[in-house]
Amino acid sequence: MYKEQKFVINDIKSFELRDIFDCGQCFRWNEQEDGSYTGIIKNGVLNVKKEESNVIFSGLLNEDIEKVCNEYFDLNTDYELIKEKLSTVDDNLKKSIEYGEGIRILNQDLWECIISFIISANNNIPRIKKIIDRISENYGEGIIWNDKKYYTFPTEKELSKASVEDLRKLGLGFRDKRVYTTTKMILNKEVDLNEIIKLDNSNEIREKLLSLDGVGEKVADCIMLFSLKRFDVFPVDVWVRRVMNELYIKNENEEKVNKTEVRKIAEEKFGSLAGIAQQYLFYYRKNVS
DNA sequence: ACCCAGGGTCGTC
DNA sequence: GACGACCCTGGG
Repeated sequence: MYKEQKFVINDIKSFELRDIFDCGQCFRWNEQEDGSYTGIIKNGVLNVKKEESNVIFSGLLNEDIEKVCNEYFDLNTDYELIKEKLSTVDDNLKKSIEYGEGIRILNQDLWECIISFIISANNNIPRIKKIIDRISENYGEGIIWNDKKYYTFPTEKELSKASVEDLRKLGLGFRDKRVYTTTKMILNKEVDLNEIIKLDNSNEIREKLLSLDGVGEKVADCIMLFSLKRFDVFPVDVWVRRVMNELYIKNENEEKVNKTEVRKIAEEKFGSLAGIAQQYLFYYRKNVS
């Protein structure tokens, strides 16, 4: 089952812990006293530490750590090349990239990503993290590693044991029904996640995701970007709309800025890398300006 | 005490 | 296609 494992990469580029884990794409990674980050992923508990230009992965995992990390951290994608291409778009993006130069788009578990981003609706990141932790503590599986107890994110079967009222007690608010319904839809394969993963056509995937309760345009885009490697999709939330308006649209009334217009500009400027550009812009705008 | 906003979506008109 | 409602929490 779970095995204690370790994996080291020397001289890594485009890999900064804070940029990766605090840029808003994931909710289950926490910084430790020594500056490393520990997270719970589908395959177990993982700690990532950076020493100079070397990265040390260690953890208690149910699959080969090298395989897991290669996939989860998107290690086969050349981010140096991506940054080079995007930096030529304009100085705005170039500045954002310099700030978040160590960002990588994680390849997260589809099921967990769907539920996490349903919870993200009209919510803030600290609260989203707390809710997901409580869901895991109550319905996930406990794993002990280095004398600490961690909880995996529950499977659809495990989470289906929660009633709407149970979810409300965990602080989900009005999202309780959405999580409940979507869990049932996925469990009974009304929407089959294994089928979605195999699909080639992004529009077909989007259509299926949108049929889930609580999944609208923005959440569907996040799911496609953060767990299905669709780097061309451009999720537009309040922060992205804000930064895109400030940089390109310059409408006095930010709230009047049309999301369709934002997406169109993103597609024109950033093309097939729009999703990654979005992450640099989001991270920079939220933390700096 | 009160108001506002937060990685939006849904139902209704 | 626009509009308000929606749980909850932290910060002004």
